[in-house]
Amino acid sequence: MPKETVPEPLRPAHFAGDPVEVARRLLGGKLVRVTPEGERLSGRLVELEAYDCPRDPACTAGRFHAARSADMAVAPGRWLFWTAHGHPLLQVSCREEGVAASVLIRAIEPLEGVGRMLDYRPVTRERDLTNGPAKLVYALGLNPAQIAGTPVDRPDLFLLPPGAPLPDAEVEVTARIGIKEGRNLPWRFTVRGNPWVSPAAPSMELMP
DNA sequence: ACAGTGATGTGCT
DNA sequence: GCACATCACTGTA
Repeated sequence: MPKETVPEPLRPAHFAGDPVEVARRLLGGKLVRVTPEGERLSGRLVELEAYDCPRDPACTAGRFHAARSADMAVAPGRWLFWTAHGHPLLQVSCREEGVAASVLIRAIEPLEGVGRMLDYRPVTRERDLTNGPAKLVYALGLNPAQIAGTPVDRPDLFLLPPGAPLPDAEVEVTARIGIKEGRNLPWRFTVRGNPWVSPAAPSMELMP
């Protein structure tokens, strides 16, 4: 019997390229968080978006958010938190140092430690636990101040690639959510038909 | 100093 | 489906 291969946590170098391609490859993978008590919380990556500031009208960091742009322009493969409406959104920096680009984790399907997640973020309907970019940050109990800027292969917070690349048929490619500019860019990747993707999807279709 | 905007979440009708 | 809380940041003064 061949030993079952346990996927290795993704290293920072994995994120050195185009965030659109990185997001596509990452879909179907896993986000894992280990609490200080040693409990493992995890979820399947079912909704990701790419932000590529130099050529991206939706990326405000590239246009005027100088400070935030600098935050995002760190070396590849670092955890980042974009702030929107007062909420922290989890991202991974992409491309080389000096260029602001990232992958945004918008939703996960809870796998391990659901009870603990409900402690961190009580909800009436379990469906609402992690189906939004800030929701999953709260549900995993992440502390942005402690994590921002650190490499993605932390012992207590890391990413696993999908066992096998997700076939195109299972991937839905649409416009990104919650933006006005750049609606024509197909940079949002979701697992087709997965019930855990964010409900706040005004248009599932590309707007010209 | 102040009004407006946005990569959101929550609660209520 | 709709209003509102919320806050970093921008444009204007």
